[in-house]
Amino acid sequence: MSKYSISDIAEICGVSKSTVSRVINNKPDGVSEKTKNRVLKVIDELNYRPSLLARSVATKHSELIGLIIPDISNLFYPEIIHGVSTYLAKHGYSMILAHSGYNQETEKELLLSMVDKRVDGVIICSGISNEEFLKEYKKYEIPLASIGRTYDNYLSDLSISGDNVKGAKLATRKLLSTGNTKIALLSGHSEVAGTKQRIEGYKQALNDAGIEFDKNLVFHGDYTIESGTKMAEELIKSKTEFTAVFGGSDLIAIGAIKALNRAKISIPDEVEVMGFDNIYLSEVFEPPLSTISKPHYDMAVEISRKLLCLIQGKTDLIPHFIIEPQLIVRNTTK
Amino acid sequence: MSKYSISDIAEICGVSKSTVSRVINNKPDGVSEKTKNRVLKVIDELNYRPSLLARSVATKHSELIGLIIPDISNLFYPEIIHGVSTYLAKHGYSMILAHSGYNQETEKELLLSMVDKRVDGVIICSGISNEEFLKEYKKYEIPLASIGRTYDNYLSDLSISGDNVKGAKLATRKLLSTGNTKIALLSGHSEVAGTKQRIEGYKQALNDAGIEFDKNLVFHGDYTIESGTKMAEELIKSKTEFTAVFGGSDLIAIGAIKALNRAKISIPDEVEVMGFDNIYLSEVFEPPLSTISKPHYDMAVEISRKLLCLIQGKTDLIPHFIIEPQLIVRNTTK
DNA sequence: TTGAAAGCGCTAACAT
DNA sequence: ATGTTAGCGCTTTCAA
Repeated sequence: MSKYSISDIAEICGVSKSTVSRVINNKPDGVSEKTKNRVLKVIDELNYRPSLLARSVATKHSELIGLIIPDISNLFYPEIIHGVSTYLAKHGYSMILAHSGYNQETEKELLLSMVDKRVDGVIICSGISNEEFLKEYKKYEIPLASIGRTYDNYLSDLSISGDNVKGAKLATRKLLSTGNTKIALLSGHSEVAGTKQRIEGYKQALNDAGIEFDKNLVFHGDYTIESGTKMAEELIKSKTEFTAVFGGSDLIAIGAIKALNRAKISIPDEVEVMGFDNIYLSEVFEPPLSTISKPHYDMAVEISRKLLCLIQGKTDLIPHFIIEPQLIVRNTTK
Repeated sequence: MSKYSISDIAEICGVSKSTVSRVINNKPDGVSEKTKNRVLKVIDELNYRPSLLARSVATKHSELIGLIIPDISNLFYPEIIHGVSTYLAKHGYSMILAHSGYNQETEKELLLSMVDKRVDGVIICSGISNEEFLKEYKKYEIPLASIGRTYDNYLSDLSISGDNVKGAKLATRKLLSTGNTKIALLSGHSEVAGTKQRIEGYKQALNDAGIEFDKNLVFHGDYTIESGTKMAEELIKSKTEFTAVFGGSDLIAIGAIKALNRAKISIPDEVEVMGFDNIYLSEVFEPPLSTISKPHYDMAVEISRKLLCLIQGKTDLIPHFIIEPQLIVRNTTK
């Protein structure tokens, strides 16, 4: 801990705490140049650093923002973290990062721990949230923003997300357009809202094309490479006919590619593969993955911007924003 | 903010603040069951949450740990974050995450901002630190741990890192063992200490094998895929003969693979490729990359554990720890 | 078992 | 331009 307090500095300089407070906060009404310099000099010599904790209890704001993510090993999230952290740092805020592990109970506790820490706002990436609890959470009056999921009843004050239904439709349609009728769907975490929406989009596209939905082509796992591989292996083993694979996320699609490679099934000639998310890895992977794009980094920056606006009292923001998904054709589709 | 303070709760319950404080802190000396239950009930009904900020200024510890990383888009760091965050959460601490962007000045400011926030300790991943400043930093008396770099003069209280020289030697020797004599080195961020050590290991291995060091085989960039691609392209364009590529990191090696692929150079038949770090991506990439392993996640957990021990007053720790590097042979070497 | 009082390090309203 | 005072929400020592 810093060895000196504002009182120490005041005493040593022979001024009052208020004066010291004024100089460390660069108050406009001001202090005479002379005393200011004297105080500054002592501060510098003693390496005094004002306690932001103490300041926060006095001012009732902490310049702290909580970010809650499910699991950083989903490469989707580092991009979010990067965006949030970069924007916040630029504006004098710090970020407390925590992992919910896709666990509703953990998420609840984290949300509460954020109020204990008196953060000025929280950003949550989830889709698994307990809506009941989110409703309760409002009484703590701490601005809540969410990425990746627009809560149906606007349980968060702010949100930004991709249109999952539309995105999945786009992906499926692309696959249909090159003649595929047997499109396997390798799906993620079924509790997550976005997952259901993607399944819905897939179904709609099939329906629009007059193709019957086939249960045997749908597999459920989670949003990891390993799970993608496992689901694809099951698919292959099941002997169900298929000519395309739509992964619920890029990670799943990449896992599937690994399984297809091992089974000597060539991509995209024998089987086309489509991802979802357009994470950085999808671009650098070999072969580069066709996918549906949502600009995560930009979404993270944008939601951070709005959150700070909200905290600073702006109320004329568009609170809920849905990003138009975009088809990215790379090498795993024809 | 929480609408109620400890005084409010005390007043409503008709007890003193001390009593409320005792129950929220579960003090052993205790409060009678009856009053305890009464207080608990009011707390619950009013959704009172004690302010950790206020508590921290009173107790002089914050249960906050700062983690400073250069750049999260180096996939090395999410693994570190995961390890640190997981361990800390399990032990009641929270993590403030910040990015230095490989910038010495930024790092300095972040370090100071951590003392302003009165964190109980900081973990820094860098190698670019200003040693002069690190020395000064000691006077703030906040425990400092570093990952990935053992500061020469023990400028941090705790450290854990891989042996870069030995690791690079191991990698180079493996490449030499299959008859390669023209081994290109694609190196990262030259300001980073680990970079120099890896170059040193490479040189030593060549020297041990009686092979002359060839400047034309060494390229300098940074620790990204893009940089790896660029360096490999330059290498290819330079017409310098080579039969193996040693990347200063997995990301660089992967970038190089992309360039080699494009140039229709087959791996590992025509050119062998070796990475460094063994990040998760190196395992899932196609082809899976041969590399040198350092167990990041475990290192992160271990340093977190030691840091909390140190904070809690244990002094009999082994402060500086070097992890033995391990050769991982996958598909990019013979 | 409980309370009173002082203190943690800061800000802010009001005086001067 | 500067100081006085009270207050932020908590803990902790001491006394009852």
